[in-house]
Amino acid sequence: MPDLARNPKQIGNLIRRARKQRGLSQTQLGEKTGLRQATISLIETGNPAATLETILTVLSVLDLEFRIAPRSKGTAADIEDIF
Amino acid sequence: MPDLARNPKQIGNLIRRARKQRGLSQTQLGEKTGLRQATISLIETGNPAATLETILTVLSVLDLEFRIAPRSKGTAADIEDIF
DNA sequence: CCCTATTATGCGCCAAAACGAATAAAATTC
DNA sequence: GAATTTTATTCGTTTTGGCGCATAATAGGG
Repeated sequence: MPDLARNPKQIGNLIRRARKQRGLSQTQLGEKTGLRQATISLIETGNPAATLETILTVLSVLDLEFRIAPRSKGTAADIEDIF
Repeated sequence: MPDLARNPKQIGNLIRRARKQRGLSQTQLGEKTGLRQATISLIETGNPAATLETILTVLSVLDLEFRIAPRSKGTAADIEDIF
């Protein structure tokens, strides 16, 4: 079930959650993606100027992917996703 | 129905399609998003280093949004999406 | 508590995004 | 096929990502 990802913070939070679910540290995820631990940290804290490529790489390594869909109305479940 | 967006080219193509569906030129989309026409052009042609913020802005103006989902197996429908 | 693993920050560097402004190239329209 | 709209590309500038490297700051575990 796809999670809403409307802004960099939401994306960062989802990535962080997925990383932890997989039992990875930022350093380990960095190794798998070829990115610095510092870069992972920036992404997870919601850096809005992160590069598309970088985000896609991280998602890929976490076995996730983006989907593009018509903007949905804010459901209760969506609101949870803010933090 | 969410479209797969695994790489910058797919994202660019989806954005282009959505823009045209709404009868907008790159210039008009640029005005609505506060981005240059040249920037829209780059995005649509799949610039991998585009900024997260920029992409999210464009999606938002087109009434679209990202979702993050577990990577799906490549279905026939997904393959269509390559172009 | 202390020690250690983890995450957040800092500095200098290089490459490139996005900007304004302009123009070239391509596609539409008449 | 000329005129016009649309899209791609260029130049110079400012800003910032991600890099290596290093170090704070903050959990967590024993």
